Amino acid sequence: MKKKRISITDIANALNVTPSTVSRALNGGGKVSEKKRNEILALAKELGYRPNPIAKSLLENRTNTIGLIIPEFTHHFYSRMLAGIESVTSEAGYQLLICTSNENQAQEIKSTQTLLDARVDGILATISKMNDKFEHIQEEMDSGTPLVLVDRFSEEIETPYVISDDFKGAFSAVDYLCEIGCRNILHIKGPDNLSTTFNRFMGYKEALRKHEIELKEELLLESSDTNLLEKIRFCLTNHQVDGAFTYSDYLAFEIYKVASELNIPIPEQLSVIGYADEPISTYINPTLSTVNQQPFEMGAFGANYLLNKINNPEIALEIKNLETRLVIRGSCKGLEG
Amino acid sequence: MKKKRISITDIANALNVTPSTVSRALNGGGKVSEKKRNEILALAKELGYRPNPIAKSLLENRTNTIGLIIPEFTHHFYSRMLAGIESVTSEAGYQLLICTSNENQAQEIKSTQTLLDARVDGILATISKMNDKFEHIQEEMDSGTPLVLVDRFSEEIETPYVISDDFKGAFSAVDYLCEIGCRNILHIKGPDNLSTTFNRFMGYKEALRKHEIELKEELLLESSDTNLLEKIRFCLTNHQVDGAFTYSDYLAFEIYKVASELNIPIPEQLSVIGYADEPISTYINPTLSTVNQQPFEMGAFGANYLLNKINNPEIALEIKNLETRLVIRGSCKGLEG
DNA sequence: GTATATTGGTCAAACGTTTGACCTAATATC
DNA sequence: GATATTAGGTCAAACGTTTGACCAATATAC
Repeated sequence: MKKKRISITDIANALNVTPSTVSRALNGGGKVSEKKRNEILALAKELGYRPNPIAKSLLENRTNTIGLIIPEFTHHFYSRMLAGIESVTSEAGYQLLICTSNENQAQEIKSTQTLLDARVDGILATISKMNDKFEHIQEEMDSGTPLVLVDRFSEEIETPYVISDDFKGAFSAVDYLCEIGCRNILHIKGPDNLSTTFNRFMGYKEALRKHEIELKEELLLESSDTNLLEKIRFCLTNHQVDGAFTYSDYLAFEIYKVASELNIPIPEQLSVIGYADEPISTYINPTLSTVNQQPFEMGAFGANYLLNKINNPEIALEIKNLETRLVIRGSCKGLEG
Repeated sequence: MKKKRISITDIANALNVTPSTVSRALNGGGKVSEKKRNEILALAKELGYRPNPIAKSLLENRTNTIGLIIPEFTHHFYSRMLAGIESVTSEAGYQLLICTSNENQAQEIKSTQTLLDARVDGILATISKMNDKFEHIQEEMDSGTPLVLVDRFSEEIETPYVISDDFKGAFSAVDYLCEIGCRNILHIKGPDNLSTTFNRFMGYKEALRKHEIELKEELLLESSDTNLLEKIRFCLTNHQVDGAFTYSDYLAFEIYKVASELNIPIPEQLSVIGYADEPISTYINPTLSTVNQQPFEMGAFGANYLLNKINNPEIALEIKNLETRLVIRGSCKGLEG
């Protein structure tokens, strides 16, 4: 059984003063003599008094809690983001209430409700992949609870965002491939209807344009393609592919597989760049070049942003595009060609 | 600004009844006519009434919240465990309050205090690697808040545990290596003073004993060894090592590195088994055999255990040893070999 | 010596909810 | 027709804390 914790009233009774006096002694609101103050402080310490935040919450209509909804925990990207968030919130003295959507909108809706019910002071969320309903978000915003969305963007929701600059990230990768001499650069796109998929593709296109390389439809694949491996094989065999840029690191590994099968050496004949900088990238052989999205910083930035918004509701609606970092490893030829 | 949510009193005033009546109408405590009940329910729905759990918590001295302390988020093991925990708690209608210790005991102590202050109904924790103080845990237990420890065990703390059966897990791995004919099996131990390190080593020893293989000191390394790579190299060169069992998958990859350097083919000349089944194991070449600890199930089991303990404080103190699963992949010869 | 300010407190309301005790009017029992 | 029961409610306390309003006693100003 949870023991009854000692309360301000207990202390007050023990010393024959009123709870108000004890409260003021503890919080320094004046109106209490030095002598009484010391008595009270001493007894509070002796009894191990700890204020009850529940009571305070009820009174102040704030919980010092922020709610988090993420699609899942197991992707390295989200764990790192979570770590970034936690570092900021714990530093600021906020609690973190966590829900997951499992990329499932029904669960996302339920989580939103749960967090609103819990009276969190603000919500940090990454919307799930499958999204076609937005009423719950609208309800969230109507409630006056600050909302900051991270990682994924949706035209339908007008609220502050903290996202990674996918366009520039992809551009820097493909630009690098061009610089080292690649001319037939394969791209594997991500899932449909994600802003990230679109933006990375646009970055790819823009880099080709810059280097005056024609975009070839036959070098475009999609992660959802049935028989993706076979399509990669066809591509590598017939189109003199000398570079590849993929939506994710895992898709890059699919290219590794096919290349090894076809005895195409990486990076000598084929330079590969993935996306996300999964830790595995440094263990695979050859180590994978990739675009690091700095998820920790993203989470930290988002959390800071939200805390600001909580304490200053008039803060401007902003879409913050965070810089990425191109990480070149063994899967790419060097710059000298 | 967070909007004032509508309360039971608001409804009561609007309908000229007392809050008690509204409460009873909503919670079905009788004492309210069908007609009034319907009126109240209708208005509550129309106004979007949602009960305030803060007020309820204050009254009932329970928060429907459980606190979690984990060493870090980014290890796959902990993310999976977290996912398991979340699946159970959310299903049971409990909130999850998350803290991290960063493997740092000072922070662990602070987190414990934070969670107790928040009046969580129970705590689920993995103690940090560096632990020599236990007062905070004692204080936790004295508070009457149920505590369940997961993953790591300590002699000093008497409380329910949910841990993975490291002994059996290691035994099954080394037993397998013996079965396929390995006779000189290298073992790389984990960090000192972790129960897992000890138990996996004991499993290794027991398997050797079963197969009447002598334990050779020169085949034992430690993850903390300076110049570990060099020591592995020495071992592989001079001791006809034909099998390796490591405390973690990452240590197994170190063996991969050295083996590739020395042109020792895996699995033809050297069979390797790691521990933890990190996702990377299936991407590396050859794919890594490993011991899966079923972290999701572990988290789920721990959460269930804690919820039981919350609702029935008299539950027996138990140390639950969860089964592991040996996963054989490309890094081991087959059984016929 | 009167008016004013200061010190050190108390009182009560408020936050939103639940719940046991109480009340009243109608109905049932004999 | 007197009494007991019941249905349908109200009242007030309780959870722990904060805070504005109030009050008495003392100190200060002139």
